[in-house]
Amino acid sequence: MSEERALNFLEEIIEKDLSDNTHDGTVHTRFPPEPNGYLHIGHAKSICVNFGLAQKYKGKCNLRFDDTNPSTEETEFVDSIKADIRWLGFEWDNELYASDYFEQLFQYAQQLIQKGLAYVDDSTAEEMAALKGTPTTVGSDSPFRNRSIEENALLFSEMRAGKYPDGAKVLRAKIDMKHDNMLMRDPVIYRIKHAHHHRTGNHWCIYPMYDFAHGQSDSIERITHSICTMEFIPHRELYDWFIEKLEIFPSHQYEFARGNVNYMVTSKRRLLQLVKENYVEGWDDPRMPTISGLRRRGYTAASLRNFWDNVGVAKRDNNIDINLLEFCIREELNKTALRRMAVINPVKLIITNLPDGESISLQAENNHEVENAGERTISFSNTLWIERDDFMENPPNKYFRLGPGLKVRLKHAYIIECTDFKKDEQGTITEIYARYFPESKSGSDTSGIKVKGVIHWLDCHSAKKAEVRLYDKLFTVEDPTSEEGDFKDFINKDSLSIVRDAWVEPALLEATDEDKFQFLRLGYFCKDKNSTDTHIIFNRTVGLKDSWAKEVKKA
RNA sequence: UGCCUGAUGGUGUAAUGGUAGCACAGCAGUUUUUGGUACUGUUAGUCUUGGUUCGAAUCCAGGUCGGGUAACCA
Repeated sequence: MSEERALNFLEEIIEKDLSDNTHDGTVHTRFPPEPNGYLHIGHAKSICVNFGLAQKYKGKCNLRFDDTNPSTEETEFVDSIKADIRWLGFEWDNELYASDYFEQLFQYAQQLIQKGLAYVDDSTAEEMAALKGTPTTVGSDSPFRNRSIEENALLFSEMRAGKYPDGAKVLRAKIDMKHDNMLMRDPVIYRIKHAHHHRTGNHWCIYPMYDFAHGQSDSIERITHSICTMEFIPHRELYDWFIEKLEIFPSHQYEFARGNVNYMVTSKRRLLQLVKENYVEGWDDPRMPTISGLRRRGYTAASLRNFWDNVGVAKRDNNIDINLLEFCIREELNKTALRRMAVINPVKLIITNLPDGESISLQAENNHEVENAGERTISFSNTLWIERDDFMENPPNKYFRLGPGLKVRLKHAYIIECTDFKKDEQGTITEIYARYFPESKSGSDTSGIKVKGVIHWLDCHSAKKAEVRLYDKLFTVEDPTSEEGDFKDFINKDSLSIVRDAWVEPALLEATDEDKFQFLRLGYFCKDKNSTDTHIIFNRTVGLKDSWAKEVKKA
């Protein structure tokens, strides 16, 4: 059973470094979000990788906010990011901010200037773009490229002092305008932004660019393995260049493929659109791929961790089947969720051989998968709710539920036999009649009657009203962003269906926000945060596998 | 068009020159007081063309296809 799991390529790198004693046998990673949005399932992968690696190799993992752009970043996001990471089950060793290093970074820039490796450029963004060249044509030098060290030093300090307006000047690294790697063509490393920063306030009016902040921050924190996604590969050359020229701790960047899940979009821009244009009801809408959305939907932290563990870490593009995610949550909830009964599309069932007013108490297991999950008492009477789907006037051959003359077991209760039913003018079934077999009581059945079907039910006298929200995929196609046209054209109109008049067991009124339930035969559910004392709402996390539905579909 | 990357069943991921395996999905069956769960069986894969080698998914060369890359974003 102790099957050895193969190492992924990052683990191989780390184990080699460990055995070579590259960093005195230490591992130090970091998770570096920009606080300008909510975390989503893709970030969860990065979190699992970075914190997970630190955990596995008894190292450390920092949480570092990459807050070098004051115009987009907010404290609100800092808080939500921290909450999401903790909820996922990880704790950082240090909570840090790139903005903590602004003074140090400024000095690094001065050092570059002194070494003749950086210069102040007065060109406009357009002029700079024009001189940058294209991937196939080399760039050419800016007219400001050969300013003296003294002039550059003075200008840069004046930039800091606030002498110039936004956009008037930038500081650039002096590398090579003919470099194959566009990022090495004298990248901008500081820009002027007279903007309020969420942490440093108005102390600064110049801010470092990502490339001039990230690697150095890693270095300052002595990050041994700076792990990011594949699109940063071209940045590595610059990352290494700064570290080499500044002669600072040699952190190394390693890249893995970010995880894409089909039927989901995770770009910040698109997620923002969904929220802003009210396609969903907020960042934590249960249909959103955000951590907060998944949490509200009923996904557990463990299921998300298992999901990414299952997927693995590699470098090739991927498109993970959402079925795997659903498998992971079902697998967990099957073992942990309390079983309850609910009827979401009710029709009345009358037991004809039980007198009015008689109530029978029955015991029902909370979860037969678990040894000590206990039991609860439920009531049974002559007026019940059952699921409309569980009755057919003209059932096909392999239909194991109720129909005229058919027998079925009511879960935890008795076997019944359908004797009659009533329809209204529209042909809708209004009532179903059945007799029950008293000697077929669940757990002490002496009737000798064998039935193939078991259905769930609720006693009309004790059932409570509840709202139930059923979710489906947010999109109708696997990858809405690769389709012709706008991704919003592929939004699933039926991604949410609200059932306002569902019935649930009275025990469910005591549900807490953390409780997970399996509504028998319907799926896994959790209480929504918008529930009130008088109006309880349940979200369906995921349905049960339904081989009957498949059968029906085939026919 | 340059540079950087990558390519193993439908999907994800192993095999690190020596039997192509695991998980999800699919299909078939057994069990079952959830048409759930569990269990069993099963379909299906090395991008291509050469080369090296006793032996290649793995090494080499060419090609094909995918992704990234030209923000004072990260």
